[in-house]
Amino acid sequence: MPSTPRRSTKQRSIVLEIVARAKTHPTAEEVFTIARKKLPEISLATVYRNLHLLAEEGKIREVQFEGSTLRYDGMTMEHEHFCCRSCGVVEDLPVSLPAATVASIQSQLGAIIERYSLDYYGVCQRCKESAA
Amino acid sequence: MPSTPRRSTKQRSIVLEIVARAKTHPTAEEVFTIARKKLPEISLATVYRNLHLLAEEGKIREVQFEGSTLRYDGMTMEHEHFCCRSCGVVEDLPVSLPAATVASIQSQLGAIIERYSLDYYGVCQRCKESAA
DNA sequence: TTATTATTAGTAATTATTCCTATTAACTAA
DNA sequence: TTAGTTAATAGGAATAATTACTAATAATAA
Repeated sequence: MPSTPRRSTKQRSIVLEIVARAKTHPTAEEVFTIARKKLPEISLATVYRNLHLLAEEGKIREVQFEGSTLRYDGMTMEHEHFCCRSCGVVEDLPVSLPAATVASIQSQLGAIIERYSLDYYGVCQRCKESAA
Repeated sequence: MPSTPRRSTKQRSIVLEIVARAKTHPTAEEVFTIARKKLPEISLATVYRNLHLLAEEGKIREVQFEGSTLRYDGMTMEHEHFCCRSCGVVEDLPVSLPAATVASIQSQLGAIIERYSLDYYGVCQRCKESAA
């Protein structure tokens, strides 16, 4: 089955660029606000559509933290996250589970594990210190 | 700071019972539907309110899988999840990360890690076999 | 009992996201 | 280039999930 041909549009490349450059993990609404500065006529629906498409293509990642709406992450390599419940900051952790851990669960279940999401929650260093 | 006194109501105990007994990880809407069978006048807002309260008290857990709405889990001990992208089933995995893994990330960050959420995604045994 | 007020039912309002449609613009082949 | 095809867009309507509001109810304390 041939995949639908995909056109390259200003809107799509701006959405990708915003997420790729973002140090935070922006929501669709935040991407939209930034995008409007570069392309004032871009519509919210277009931002949503392109975020989904780009995620499907693996060029960005969707991340869902507890108590939050869907966010987007420009870091595509495997990694984990830490979320501070006090200030809300999200930090990328450039680590991943040992392959053996994943393989062990996979064989226990008899399933195929394609990916996983690991998020740590707590209080970041900055908030910890300012509370002391 | 004294916590608000909490009354015990039929509604609250039914919501807790439903989540605790559920083998699936029901959404608020699903809990509501089941609750109506036992208490036909219970309202959806009451279900939502009590799910939050019970989660806050640690009697149930909120879980959020990708592409899904918020769900509730009656298993309160530490555990992980596997979600099948084909049939949607969610399996509880009675395992947890080694304390050393968590401690290492905690010290790398200088943060306090209070909890984490680890969800595996893939294809369950049943779906894998029926596809073969 | 009676008084107090946490909790509720029912519904309105809000938030996040998706759907719809006429129009625009990216690509293709002549 | 230019014309034809159709993917993609803007803008707004519609939907889904959740929260807010309020008068009435019922759990607890005195």
